[in-house]
Amino acid sequence: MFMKEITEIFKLLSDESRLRILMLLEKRELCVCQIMGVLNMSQPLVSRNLSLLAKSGFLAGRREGKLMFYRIKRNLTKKNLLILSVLKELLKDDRVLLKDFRSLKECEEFQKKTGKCDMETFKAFMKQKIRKRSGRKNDEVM
Amino acid sequence: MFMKEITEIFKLLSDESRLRILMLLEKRELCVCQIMGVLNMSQPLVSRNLSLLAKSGFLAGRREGKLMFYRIKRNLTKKNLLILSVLKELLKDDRVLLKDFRSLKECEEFQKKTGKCDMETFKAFMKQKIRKRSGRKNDEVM
DNA sequence: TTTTCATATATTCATATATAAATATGTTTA
DNA sequence: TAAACATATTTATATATGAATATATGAAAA
Repeated sequence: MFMKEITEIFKLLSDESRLRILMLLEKRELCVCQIMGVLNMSQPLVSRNLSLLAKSGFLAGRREGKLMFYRIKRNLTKKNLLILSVLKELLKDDRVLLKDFRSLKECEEFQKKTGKCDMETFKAFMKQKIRKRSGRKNDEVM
Repeated sequence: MFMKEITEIFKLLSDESRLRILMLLEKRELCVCQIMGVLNMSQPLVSRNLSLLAKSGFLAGRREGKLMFYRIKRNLTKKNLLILSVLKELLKDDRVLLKDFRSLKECEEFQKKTGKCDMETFKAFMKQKIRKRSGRKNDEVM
């Protein structure tokens, strides 16, 4: 059942939410609530897609207290490694991802300031981001 | 809409029928009825998937009388070229494909004998193949 | 030639199945 | 207990496929 594996990997990767999560974790290890915050997705959606990506061998998770951290698995299979490298190449200039990466940076700065990593922190981060954006929007209008 | 393209290509390729058709056409140009015969798929299924693969820029078709011949497009986009090469790498030892390639060879020989390329030819070819197989099966049983 | 017919392929339609995502609920840890 | 996360359920939508039908082409008949 070789081909089935491949079609299932493609099916897994044919979803924007999962691609964004995967590419975000290419940058660094993150906990669920950070991913939620940066990508602005619901918790069950993030959780479910993380578990699908993990089940297919792309991600590894570890618990640290109440937080679950996920990262790209270190010992990827040859197949998954190949696919992941192609994915990076295909998406290297993608606008959605560039925005996500910017959000991640902003989020890191925000975390440094607050020194925290929890859901409240990320909700606050999201609110601030939205405020900033509507601010910028107003600038453009003026 | 960059990422959307990628997810749509992955969705396209997350189907066994389409992968088999694509990999078969990697070998050589074929008409619809040849693909039907070699892969033992229904005509609407082959036709539909050919049109999807063509719409996504992987295939080109040309008419020759009543027959429609399809092949891998010559000037593939960089993306599609990359994806296709990875696909070949991922599937190079796949059993289903090896069987399909054997069928294609058998089919070519059969065509040389009959000198024809039409549905009847391929139905006859399929019947012969099935007869051969059940013959072999009997041998194993004995 | 025009008409009719057969063949090859494409498309439409119906149906069964699969999927994404929201909501609700469960589980784990401090 | 509350917080962080996981899972189950539900609902809406998408998809694969076969059967029926439509279209295109060439050949044969009129």
